[in-house]
Amino acid sequence: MTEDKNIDPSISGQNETPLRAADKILNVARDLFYRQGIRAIGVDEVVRKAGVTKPSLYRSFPSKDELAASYLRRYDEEFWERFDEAVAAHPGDPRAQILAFLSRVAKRSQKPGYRGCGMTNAAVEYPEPEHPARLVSEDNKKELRRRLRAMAAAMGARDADELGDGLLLLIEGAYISAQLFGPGGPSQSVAKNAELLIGASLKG
Amino acid sequence: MTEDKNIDPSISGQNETPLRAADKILNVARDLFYRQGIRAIGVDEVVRKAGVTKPSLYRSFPSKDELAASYLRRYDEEFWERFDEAVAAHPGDPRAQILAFLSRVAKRSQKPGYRGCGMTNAAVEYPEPEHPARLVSEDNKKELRRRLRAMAAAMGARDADELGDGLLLLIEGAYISAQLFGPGGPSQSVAKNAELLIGASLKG
DNA sequence: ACCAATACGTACCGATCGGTAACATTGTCA
DNA sequence: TGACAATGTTACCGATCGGTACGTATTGGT
Repeated sequence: MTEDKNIDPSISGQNETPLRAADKILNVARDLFYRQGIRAIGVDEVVRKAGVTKPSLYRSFPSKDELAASYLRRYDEEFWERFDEAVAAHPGDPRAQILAFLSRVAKRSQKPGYRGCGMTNAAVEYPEPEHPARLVSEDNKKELRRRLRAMAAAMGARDADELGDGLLLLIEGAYISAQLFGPGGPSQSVAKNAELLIGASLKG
Repeated sequence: MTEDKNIDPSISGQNETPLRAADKILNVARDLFYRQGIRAIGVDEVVRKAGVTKPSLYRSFPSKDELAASYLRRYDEEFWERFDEAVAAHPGDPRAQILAFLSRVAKRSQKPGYRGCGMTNAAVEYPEPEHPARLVSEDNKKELRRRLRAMAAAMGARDADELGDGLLLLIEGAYISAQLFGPGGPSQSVAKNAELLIGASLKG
């Protein structure tokens, strides 16, 4: 594989103030871990692509596992930005909020190279209950479940917990099937299916 | 971790004819790969737990990647056994067939130590398009999608492909959220949600 | 009883894994 | 100018990775 050290300024910071080593490392780790998986990427590859040296990595991160956890904490922030963006687009209308979020997931899932949710993937890679990366993932998913159930309640679902969980199943299914099938896969219809499920779950 | 070499006769074959090395290896690989992930398990651990030696492994399997593919081919067989069992339980009633399959998935997903679908997990671990393990997984999922769409059509869905894909999303979501949340997670309601989705997707 | 084929074990390979020790260099601010 | 923090340089560590060369048991057939 050809290895240009880097071109992307979000990695090198060649515009304005140069990025600190820790930031370059985290930018590269985010990219590589997401696209190829955490276990598949060694620390040597991270530091090489970041244009830094291994001691720099271990000055900023106590271990590779903690670097993975840091990557996921950042992923978590970006996730909630996307989620809250969809929420803010439809104030007071949880049904429209969910559907907006899902249609954006569906859209992104059709792009080649889409690898689903970085946190879901990390949980698959690390089944050990105490792994730092897994703990970040589990927290994110618990919060997502909580919010989906609350939104289902606000919609007036007969069984809010059941609908919230159903929506979570559809979302996780979309993440996974996107990387299983690539563009044209089942995740493109996640919003339409959610719409049907919501319609069938409301009172009266 | 304590490492008794093995007790399970399905691994050692201490009943009747002793198992061949290749069978012991595949039994152990199936267990370890499923529970801890393929990348997490080295060939040394496989042969040690199988009570054989490394050359025995490489006489029967050309590489670790091919051993992983063999594990998944066996998983594939067992998967269709379970699927066809649910189908056979409700002849001519695709709706009941799906629901039977899903309620069994839901039930298994509540057991501690459940790790979802071995093939879904393998696809997450190996994003490279040509990896032998991934190819087995993709074939399985394509066939599953085909069958779900056909069953949706047989149910009389307005849009059979859409319903079939929706069911696939729910199934994959159940597999993943089972290992994210453990017992008590959203996958316990996969059958009920599928029931609602089917009801909302039928004609007239 | 013998032999060939099959099945298996001992010992080892280079490469890579995550991680570190010791020291040199740079840029910044006072 | 001097002190300090951040980073780079080089070389290394033991452990584990996937994989193999080569010799030894064991087995079934005649």
